Amino acid sequence: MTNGLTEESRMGIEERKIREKEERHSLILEKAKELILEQGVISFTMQDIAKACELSKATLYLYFKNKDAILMEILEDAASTFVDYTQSRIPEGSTGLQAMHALWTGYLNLYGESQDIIVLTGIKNYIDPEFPLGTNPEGDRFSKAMGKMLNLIADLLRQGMADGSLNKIQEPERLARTVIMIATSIIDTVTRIPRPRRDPHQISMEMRETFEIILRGLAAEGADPSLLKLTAK
Amino acid sequence: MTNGLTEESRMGIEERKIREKEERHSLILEKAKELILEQGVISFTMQDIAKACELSKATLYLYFKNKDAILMEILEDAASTFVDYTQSRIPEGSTGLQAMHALWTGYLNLYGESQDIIVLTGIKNYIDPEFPLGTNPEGDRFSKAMGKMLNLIADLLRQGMADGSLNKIQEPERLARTVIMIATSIIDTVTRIPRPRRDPHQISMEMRETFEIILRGLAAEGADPSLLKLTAK
Amino acid sequence: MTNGLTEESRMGIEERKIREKEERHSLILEKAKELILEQGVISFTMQDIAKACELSKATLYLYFKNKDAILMEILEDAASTFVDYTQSRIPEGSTGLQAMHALWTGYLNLYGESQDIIVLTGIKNYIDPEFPLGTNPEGDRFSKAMGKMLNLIADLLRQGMADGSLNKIQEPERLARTVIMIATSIIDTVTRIPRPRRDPHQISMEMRETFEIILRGLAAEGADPSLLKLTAK
Amino acid sequence: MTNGLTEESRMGIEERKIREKEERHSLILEKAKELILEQGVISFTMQDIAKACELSKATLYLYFKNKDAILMEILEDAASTFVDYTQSRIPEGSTGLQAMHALWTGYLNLYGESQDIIVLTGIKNYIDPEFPLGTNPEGDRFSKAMGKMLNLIADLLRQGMADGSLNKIQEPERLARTVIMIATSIIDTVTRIPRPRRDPHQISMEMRETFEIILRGLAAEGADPSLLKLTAK
DNA sequence: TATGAATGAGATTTCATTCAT
DNA sequence: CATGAATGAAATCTCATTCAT
Repeated sequence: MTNGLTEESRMGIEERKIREKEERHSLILEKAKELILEQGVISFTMQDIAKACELSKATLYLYFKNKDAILMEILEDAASTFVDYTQSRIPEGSTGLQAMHALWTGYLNLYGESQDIIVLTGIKNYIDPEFPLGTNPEGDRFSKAMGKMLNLIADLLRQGMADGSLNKIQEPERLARTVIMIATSIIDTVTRIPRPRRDPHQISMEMRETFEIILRGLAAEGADPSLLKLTAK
Repeated sequence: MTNGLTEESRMGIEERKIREKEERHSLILEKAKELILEQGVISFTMQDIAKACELSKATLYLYFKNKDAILMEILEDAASTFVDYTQSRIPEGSTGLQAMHALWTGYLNLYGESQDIIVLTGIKNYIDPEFPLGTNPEGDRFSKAMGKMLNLIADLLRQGMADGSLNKIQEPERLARTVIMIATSIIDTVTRIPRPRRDPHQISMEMRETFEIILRGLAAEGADPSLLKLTAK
Repeated sequence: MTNGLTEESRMGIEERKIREKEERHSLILEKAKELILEQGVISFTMQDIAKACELSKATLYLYFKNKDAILMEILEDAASTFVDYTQSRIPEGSTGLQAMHALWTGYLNLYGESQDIIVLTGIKNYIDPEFPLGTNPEGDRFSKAMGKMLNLIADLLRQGMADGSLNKIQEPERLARTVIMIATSIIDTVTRIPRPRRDPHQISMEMRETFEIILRGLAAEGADPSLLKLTAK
Repeated sequence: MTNGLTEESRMGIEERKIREKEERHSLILEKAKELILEQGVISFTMQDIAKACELSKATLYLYFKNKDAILMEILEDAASTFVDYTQSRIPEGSTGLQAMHALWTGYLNLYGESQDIIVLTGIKNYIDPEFPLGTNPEGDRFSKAMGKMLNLIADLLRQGMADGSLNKIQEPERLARTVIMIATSIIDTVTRIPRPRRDPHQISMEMRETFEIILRGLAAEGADPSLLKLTAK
């Protein structure tokens, strides 16, 4: 007890330290996300983020190995959010097409609630530009993050092909990659428009349209037309 | 005849000079394309290209006003090639869907012949990251290059909606933007894979799949199934 | 006291850091001035100054936004020094001519003490080549520095015209510009002589002569002859 | 007679060649002057002048050793023109002050006729920045050109000191340097204002004012007041 | 003679990252 | 734990001058 503190108060301090550490960690991620949303991933610098957090650049390196590590974690978060959000909104016993419909509806709603989701793609392209075609040799964590998304979609496709609501044009795994690629294309473009010029309404429409094309492109003949239309919330 | 050369040989020299100049010009574009294909647009520098051409950096500036001018010209070339190639392959009296089918077939063939076409999108994103959603204020030449593509597709869509072969889901102009965006998404991803790890066969398949989804997404009900399938040359 | 330092010693560190920062700042300005004095403003580069300070080029940008900011600060310092020095040496209740006499005497003394003053003009010409004839549209800070000088002289002239000690040949404001222009001409020339060949004695004489011509050129008829002669300290 | 031309026609050709060579030479100087007047001496490049002459940069090097040689020759011309013009306008049997008055009147008129004269100083400062204080070791030709000017003024001063019309404040040679320095200061400033923003009327006034200050600064007591006033043509 | 082409040498500026305190 | 300070490496672009033809 060199410092004259009781066991208990040391625990308290310990805890506070851990909590503060986590808070800083979150703060950095939060501000980074904001910045990326504002200026795009390319022109986002360590300097910017340090200033936004009121920390020094060097401090950032205490919490994250390097710039990529920050991006990676944002990506993981966003992907998780998306997957969780979506999965929870797919009704029990859905057909593949119904699930697919729910997926895109979820996406649109998520975007409506917070545009955070869109940083996802910008970052993905920055970190692992080859996804989903190539495989990033050192991208373990990356694959893990995006892998959940890939699996989710592949599962829906597999289900749909099994229950006849989706076209059997391809192996589900391969098709899932294509679908992700298409879906992210719009977001990719959106991410590159500086926030001030971004028009949420136009973007919503553009997204809906893109997703509808995907739906119709995947659905089997004679699908329920209402499942080929998307409407936000 | 002050220099002791015959008229004819002077002509020859003149011609050779012009030819050499054009060759250098092409050389630069060629090497630039290669570099972009190899390493992607972002990490492509004037230094790199100078070394690749065995020229000094300063010399590049004799042939092109600045870095953007090089990219712009590659973009223009690629876009023109694509539009010309495609347009010439659309049979007289096609329905919109048939034309659309020809369009994507053309794309696939073009890619089969030379992968150059794929640098197009990477560059597009670099030069005007907001296209086709936003509008580049100073992008005259850019708009000219991509505008041809936009018009081509909008025309096909308009035609298809008129003749009943395509779904009337949107105004043709807006839809054309969405279509370009989706179509370029695959190429965008491809551009980012370093050449050594690029698998042309896989890419071909991925492209075909994407384009088929678009076709099915746009086609009216009851379309000729053979028009919803793509096969490379 | 997490780091085992006493309050006092931490204060010391803090202070030292601030002091060191200021020292670097001054070092850069100092070396920049030396370089300008040695080689003139035109052929003075960030590279040179970095080497002289034994710092990297990048470090310079920590202390100054850009090259112009360095020059601007040197200019401001020199102008302020001059104005302050001079103003404090104008006796209470002087006539305009007496004040004018004090002004030039001040200038000569200042030059005797340190030749720094002479960089002033070289820089002025570099930053706002049109001063004092034109008006630099974006030269806010610049105008501030030189504006004090302009005002000082205009005031003296106005006073002298009012009390009859100076000739009423022009509006004071316009005349002040002319006077500054003439006065700086000598310094301008001096700045361009490489230090090794500069002869301070000759320069002093040349300056005195120039200023005497100005004095006689401005003084009203029948002025006290002793006020038309200048002698360095 | 290898080329089958008569002696006479060869002479003609020879002459024409010499004439053409001289014409090119003049053309270059002429265009260079124009450019300097337009953009100032600092931002005037070999490229600019080549384009203006419709010649290649390399050709310029056939007529002039390097950039400085061009400037040098322009300077010589301008100085000669000034000296000749002025000298011819000094009436026989003038006092030093009268001659001095004629000198500045000449200057003003010359400026009125053609603003060419003002390039003189800009160039002087560029080529031999130390003139008239130092002495450019390699500036033989330069000194020759400006030397005529220096002598002219020194002669006037000597004369004036002898006939009592000018103040004996200094040795004429030294004073001549000072006078030139002052006189050129205004031109120096003028040269730096880009032509479009140059106001000839304001400049004329500024010049007159400067020259009047010099006149009054040099004139002996009790001089004829009309000789202390300048009026353009 | 004339020139198109080439270039070396530099200039300014930015940014991710490291390190001593 | 936090940070101020420093920096290497790069990127884009300019210009006087040379050289082969």
